[in-house]
Amino acid sequence: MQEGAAGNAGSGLRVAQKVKLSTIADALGLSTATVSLALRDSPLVAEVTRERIKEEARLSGYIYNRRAASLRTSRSGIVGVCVHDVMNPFFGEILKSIEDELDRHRQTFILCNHYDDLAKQRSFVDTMLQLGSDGLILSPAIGTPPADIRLAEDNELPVTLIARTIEGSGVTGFRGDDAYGMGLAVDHLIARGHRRIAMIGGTQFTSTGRDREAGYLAALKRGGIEFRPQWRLEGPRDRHSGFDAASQFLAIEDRPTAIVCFSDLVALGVMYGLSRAGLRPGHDIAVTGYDDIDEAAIATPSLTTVANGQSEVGRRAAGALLERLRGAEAGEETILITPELKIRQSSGHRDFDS
Amino acid sequence: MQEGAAGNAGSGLRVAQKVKLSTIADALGLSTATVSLALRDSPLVAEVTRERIKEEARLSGYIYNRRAASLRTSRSGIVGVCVHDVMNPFFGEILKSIEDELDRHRQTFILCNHYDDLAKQRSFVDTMLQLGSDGLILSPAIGTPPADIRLAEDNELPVTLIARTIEGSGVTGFRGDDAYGMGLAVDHLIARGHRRIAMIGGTQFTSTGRDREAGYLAALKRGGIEFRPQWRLEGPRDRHSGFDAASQFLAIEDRPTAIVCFSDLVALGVMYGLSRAGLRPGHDIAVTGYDDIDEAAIATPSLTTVANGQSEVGRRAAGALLERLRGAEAGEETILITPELKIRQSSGHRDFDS
DNA sequence: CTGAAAGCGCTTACAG
DNA sequence: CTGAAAGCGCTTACAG
Repeated sequence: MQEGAAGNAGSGLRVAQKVKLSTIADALGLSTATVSLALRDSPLVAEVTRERIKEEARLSGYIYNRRAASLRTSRSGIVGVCVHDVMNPFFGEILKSIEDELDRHRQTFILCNHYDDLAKQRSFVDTMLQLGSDGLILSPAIGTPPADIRLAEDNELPVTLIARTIEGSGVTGFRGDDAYGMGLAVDHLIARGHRRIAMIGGTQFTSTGRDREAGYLAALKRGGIEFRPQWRLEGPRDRHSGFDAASQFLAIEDRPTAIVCFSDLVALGVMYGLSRAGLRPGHDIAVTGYDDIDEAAIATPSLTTVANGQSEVGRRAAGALLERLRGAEAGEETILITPELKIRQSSGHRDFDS
Repeated sequence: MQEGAAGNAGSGLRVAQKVKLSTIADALGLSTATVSLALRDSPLVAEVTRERIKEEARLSGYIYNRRAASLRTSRSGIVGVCVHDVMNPFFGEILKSIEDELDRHRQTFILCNHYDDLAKQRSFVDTMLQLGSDGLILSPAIGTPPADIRLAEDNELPVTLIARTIEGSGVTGFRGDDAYGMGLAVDHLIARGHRRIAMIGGTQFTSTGRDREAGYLAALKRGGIEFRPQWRLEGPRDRHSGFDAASQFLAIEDRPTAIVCFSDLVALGVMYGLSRAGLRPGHDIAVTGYDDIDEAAIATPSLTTVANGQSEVGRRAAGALLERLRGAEAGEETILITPELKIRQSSGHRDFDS
């Protein structure tokens, strides 16, 4: 009969008969308008009234219904964040700074891994759309077409890209200057006397992978070194596959004396693999990483790497999105954060013979 | 004037004038009731009509408004998951299996780190309540009072606990049998001939910390070894603090020959620290971890550890919550998953002298 | 098989 | 400073 009539079970009730604005209003002999205003600290409501209302809300265990509010205002207070994998410390560190920034602006943030699965990413974007999310921070899955970004934008879901960017997406993106950064690592190894330098990890399918490889190739050329295809072991992007790649590396004929890795995770895996084979990274073979995750400094040997500005990427991406929520126009540029070389033990403490 | 009148801008419009059920209904000369039913595949709607409706929805770029639906049905399709830190692979692995399980049931899951900050956890629970979330999977922050759990439960937000449990919370929890598991590791070291065994990491403030310590102490006693307070280095719970603890360990007088660590992360950090000091873990000193995270098998030396059933914890916790969403009663028990010892290199390949 | 109407719990002009 | 009323976009009995 009265299916929805959860109803006002009386005035000062401390029980859970679903307290809503009207419950409080009734109890106090006020209107829901006044209660609504008071709870949001509107100066329109007299101080005394406001306090009475807040007190009653507290006592009655009132819970604000954000769905209802959001349906009315079309603001949800939600920002979606979707990356390849939050377990990867590289993303973890970016997320931490996004979280800080969003927290400060009282936005709820919803996290999602797409594992480079386009369908999973789409379903997340869809969910954000359906929830009326206020914005989306995305590190796009491999193969994301610009249309996927525009779908969101066209439906009033502002998007900011991080770590990876997409040609023609028409939205702002923040990432490190990967080509430059990888150049730094390779230059460093060349300066230490290496002439045969391998690169392990990364794929052609992300901007990150392409740019880091380009930086590697450019630096070799700069150093007057002719690249040999067998030096390039594509693929690995995590610790495990880095570990596996170590044995492939060891089988390369006229074996390189140094390895630049796609990421710290890959480098750490490679170092585990080399040690397993009885080689001492930083001694028998120079190894560099990329990202400067927390672990790089305590790894043994400590890892020479390229600091990639994760927290700056996160902070600025969140900042840019918040700007847009305040009505700013979408920028279309990709903003490159300048990376920095961190020299530690894994690249060797002395010159190598090559 | 007509602030909310986004309105039906005409029939077959492909433009973004906010398409809603009524837009589709108008375009097709049907009622919103029929459209709503059709879009959710109700057999009440004739096949042909259903197809026409779906086609129109697709063409017009209709986006389902979940807030509106959820306001009406008081089902949101959202499950919140809150843990100490998703970057910790231990939680990461649990989350992955929760994610799989929830995905299969088309529940959106919202992730949150509380970093053991009670206020942050509360604000997350609040958000879930306000969003009308369907359920909550929680690894409670240190010091969580049972009342915080009951607040959620009293407001129809079913809670399932993972990894850590809380006395008197009255809800189901899933975690490994920590005391038993730690006993396994210590027994193993004793069997290898160790008589002085330190324990690094963990705190009294979590059930996990207490139980693992209890397991350690019980196993020493079982082995006829008298515990010495200087063997117990409390505190470390991540890689970095494990690394730092290594030097404290080295300063212990009459130094132990073996270390059981609170977690793999701590053990991995300890091993980095020992190596840094020129000691070879698994050779000069035996080390064990706890959790059997992915990295344990590829670490060098590979890490002897206790498999803690992360994916089983995640899967069963999600399963139990889904059961409750289907109307099952809340259980009150804590379910212990039986852990398993994984013997690898770090505990030594031969007997030690003690 | 389809439609008219009420209602989920808020917020927002508008009046007073 | 406070209240009455409309409306956000759905879904759900109920009628036909």
